[in-house]
Amino acid sequence: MARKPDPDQIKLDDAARAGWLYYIAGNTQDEIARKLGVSRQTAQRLVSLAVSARLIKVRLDHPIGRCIDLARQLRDAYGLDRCEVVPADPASASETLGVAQAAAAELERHLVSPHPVIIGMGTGRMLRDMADQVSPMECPQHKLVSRVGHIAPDGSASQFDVVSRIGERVAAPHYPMPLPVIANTVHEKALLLAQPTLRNVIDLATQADITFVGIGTVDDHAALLRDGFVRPEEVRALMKAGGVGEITGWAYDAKGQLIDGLTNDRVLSVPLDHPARRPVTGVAMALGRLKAVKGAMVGRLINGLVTNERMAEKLLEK
Amino acid sequence: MARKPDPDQIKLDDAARAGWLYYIAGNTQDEIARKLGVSRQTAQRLVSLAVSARLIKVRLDHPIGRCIDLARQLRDAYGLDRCEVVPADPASASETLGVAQAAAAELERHLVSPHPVIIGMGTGRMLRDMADQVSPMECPQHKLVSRVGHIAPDGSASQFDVVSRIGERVAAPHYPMPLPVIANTVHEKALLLAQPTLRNVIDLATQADITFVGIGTVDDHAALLRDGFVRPEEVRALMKAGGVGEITGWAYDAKGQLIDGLTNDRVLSVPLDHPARRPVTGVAMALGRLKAVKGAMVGRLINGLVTNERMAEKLLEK
DNA sequence: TCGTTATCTGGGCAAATGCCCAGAATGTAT
DNA sequence: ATACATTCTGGGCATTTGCCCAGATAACGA
Repeated sequence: MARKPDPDQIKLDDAARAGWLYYIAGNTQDEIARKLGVSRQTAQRLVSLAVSARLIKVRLDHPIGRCIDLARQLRDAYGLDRCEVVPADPASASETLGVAQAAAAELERHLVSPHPVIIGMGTGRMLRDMADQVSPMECPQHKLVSRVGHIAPDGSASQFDVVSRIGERVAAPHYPMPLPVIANTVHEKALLLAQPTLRNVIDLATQADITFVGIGTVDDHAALLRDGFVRPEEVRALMKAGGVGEITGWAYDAKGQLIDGLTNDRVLSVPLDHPARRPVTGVAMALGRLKAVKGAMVGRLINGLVTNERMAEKLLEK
Repeated sequence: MARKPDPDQIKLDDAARAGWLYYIAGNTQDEIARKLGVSRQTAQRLVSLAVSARLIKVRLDHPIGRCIDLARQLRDAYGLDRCEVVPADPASASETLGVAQAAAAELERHLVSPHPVIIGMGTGRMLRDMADQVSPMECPQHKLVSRVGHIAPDGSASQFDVVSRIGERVAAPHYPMPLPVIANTVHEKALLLAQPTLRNVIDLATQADITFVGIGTVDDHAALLRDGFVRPEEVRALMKAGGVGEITGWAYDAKGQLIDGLTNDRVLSVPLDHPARRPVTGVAMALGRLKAVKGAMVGRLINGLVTNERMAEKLLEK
């Protein structure tokens, strides 16, 4: 029962204490330094550590009229079941700011339920940032399951194993998919999917009570391209076939119809339900994804959306 | 459907937006001023309004080792079912700082449940500050019921109508108790309690799934004295009879046994269950309440406690 | 034991913040 | 229309913060 005085733990403890004194008790960093018996510089580092280690959570607890309004309009215009719009920072270059937090809050609403829930997950930068915003908690009653592989083309585990990130944070059983996103050949796809251990993961994913997915583009900046899952000529072929977006690797056109053939023949992710009959929430805010998001909603590949004001306005134009 | 542009609402909207840009997007106040098209001073006022209007919620999401430890020790030492300890700011004069927030968070954990819950409430400054920390939400499924009256001796509604404060904030049905805390005579008590409409409130209170109460002292600084419910000589009589604390007006001694007679004959609050068989959480941090808190735990008038480090240490001494 | 590395201290400084003021602009009551 | 109150502006200033530095100190590995 004797506990090791883990130096990292102690430091985080101090950071938490400093953060508490700063943000809750309203102390100045000078006062904190005195109370904790350290220099002001150390105190300032502790406070900023508390923020960067996400010990301190700041959230906005007020419905901004314009955002509520845009969300309602989006729901009506696209027949969404769920929609949340957060403010936009016109100057920020971030592609996830605010939306990742809102999606995390939405996820937490499910996690706090005592009733067991199966939560499906896509991948990508947005969902990874969302994962980092989820509060640590204890929810062994839920299951987190990935719809998509997280193995990079070189065989390494990619940094986008969202399900494991969240699963470890909230102490929930999680089912990652140890595959690449797209197989090299149709034959390889058949081989990989024949693994018996995958059966359970795929079954769980199709039974998910709620699923969160990122929404990718099909263009020169496609995440699939950047991460090396497809070659530039494959992206061009997809674009020629009308592709405007992808969800967990599945490419679709402006009407939200899946592209026939091409890379879709080799995608290893759990097939998309179209139209989605269970709740599937898309999370996206970068303007470059406009057509991709629109297509996903029109084809009802998603029936929920978390985005920001700017994207919401664009989605409602004309 | 045309909405009035309520100026207050617009201002809060702007405050929320400014708060978002400041705390979430990390803008400086200069940038916010430019983006919102106002002066920097106005921006700074909006940001501080967002804080003071509690639009911005900051919470610490990290278990500080020492606090966890103290909570565990308190649970063991006093046989508590629930205990939470928050950090203390040695310099702060506030009598609710931190503990009110923690109690609000605890309350919110019950409020987010989709399953209907009956929540009992005491009164006092601590619970009022706790009420102000509760996030606005929609929970019509729950019921909030007061165990104690909120009518001041002069007949005015006191500022401590905690149940209505929370009930309006979270859109839940609430049942305040339109009585003083203590009647002037035994006869008046019988008359007041005969009101048929009180029956339902009292029944609900005794059925509460969870109850939050403040813990008052019986001394020269007693809240009951300050608020004019008892006279100084009555307090002295209670002290002579061994009184160390009071919960919803019921005075008890160091062993947690209710005082016989005296003001307890005229208290209008719902009688305390002793030992408490349903969850009753006491909320207190001021060191002057040490004996009162100890008595409440020893006599098991409460079986849960929210307090801070300093009080926790005192409670564990010898 | 002696370097090497990481961390803390204390000084210092530019930027950001909180808050004061007087005056302008706006809305309100007479 | 005039006086009054409220709010915003823009200037200004003391405090606080974020971050740089060089030197001191502690921790670690050879």
